[in-house]
Amino acid sequence: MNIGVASEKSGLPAKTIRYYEDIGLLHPARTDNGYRDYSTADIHRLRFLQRSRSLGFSVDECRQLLSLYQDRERDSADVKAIAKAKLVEIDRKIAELVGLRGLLHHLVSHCHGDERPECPIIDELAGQGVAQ
Amino acid sequence: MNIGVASEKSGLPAKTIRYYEDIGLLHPARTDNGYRDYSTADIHRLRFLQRSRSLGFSVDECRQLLSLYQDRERDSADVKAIAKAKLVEIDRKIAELVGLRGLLHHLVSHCHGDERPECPIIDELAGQGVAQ
DNA sequence: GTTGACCTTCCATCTACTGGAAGGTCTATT
DNA sequence: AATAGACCTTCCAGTAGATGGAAGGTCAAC
Repeated sequence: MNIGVASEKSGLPAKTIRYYEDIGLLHPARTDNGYRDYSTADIHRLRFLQRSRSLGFSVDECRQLLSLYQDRERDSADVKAIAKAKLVEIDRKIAELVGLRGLLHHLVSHCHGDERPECPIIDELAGQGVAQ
Repeated sequence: MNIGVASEKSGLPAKTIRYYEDIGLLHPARTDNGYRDYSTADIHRLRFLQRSRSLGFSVDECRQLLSLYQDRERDSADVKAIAKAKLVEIDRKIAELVGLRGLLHHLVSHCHGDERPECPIIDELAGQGVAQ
């Protein structure tokens, strides 16, 4: 399978697939003309990467998950540990964004948004604000 | 004021302050020995940058906000527009993370997390899962 | 035989810094 | 006066995770 087909089947751009090969996440065969030749197993790996990346795992975490995926002797505990750590991280990010959202919303709702220069958003950013 | 003092007063690392100068966000004076010399106005700008960055604005948005901050003729509507766009972006990010969190939580809670290889997390990543 | 789609490598670019090397300057102490 | 240590300077490289583009090779169809 050429890279174009692999791209279509995995949902990853060809550029990204080459990049993943560069950083050692897969090693497709080559045909005589030098083109990359993807096996069905390669496609599985690519789809696995696409899914785990879109779930928010870093490329390095994907590397670990991929090796667990390919390890028939794996302990599910190892996978669970990575996923739980990611969950904690996501929770932290959500909390941070919700905090930001609250402050920003407060500022936006107190700004007239007209042609006058007075602006509580600028005041806050300048350290003259009321919020927080 | 030397960069060390500016760093302390603004809450930004010296490295970051030099970087902000590199990308044209401020232009401190220099003393005879070549050291950067920060005025009180520079410190205000740095604090403004520190606050707006920590509120989630990109450096480019900070550049816009900073020029509005320094523009006594500004329309508060311009500031509000930037802040509202950021609010929409933050809402989108939160929604995405909450979705991720739900799926990941579901997977984690269905994984035994023991020494057996069976793992619904891996199954999902491989496209064999039940979730979604 | 030539067009156009596809493939190759390599190099540059993006965001927002951060780390480190090599070297100049300032202040205090001996 | 010498020296130690803290501070400052510039410059270059690296981080994550791709993405864009140039220059050129290959393949299938007409």
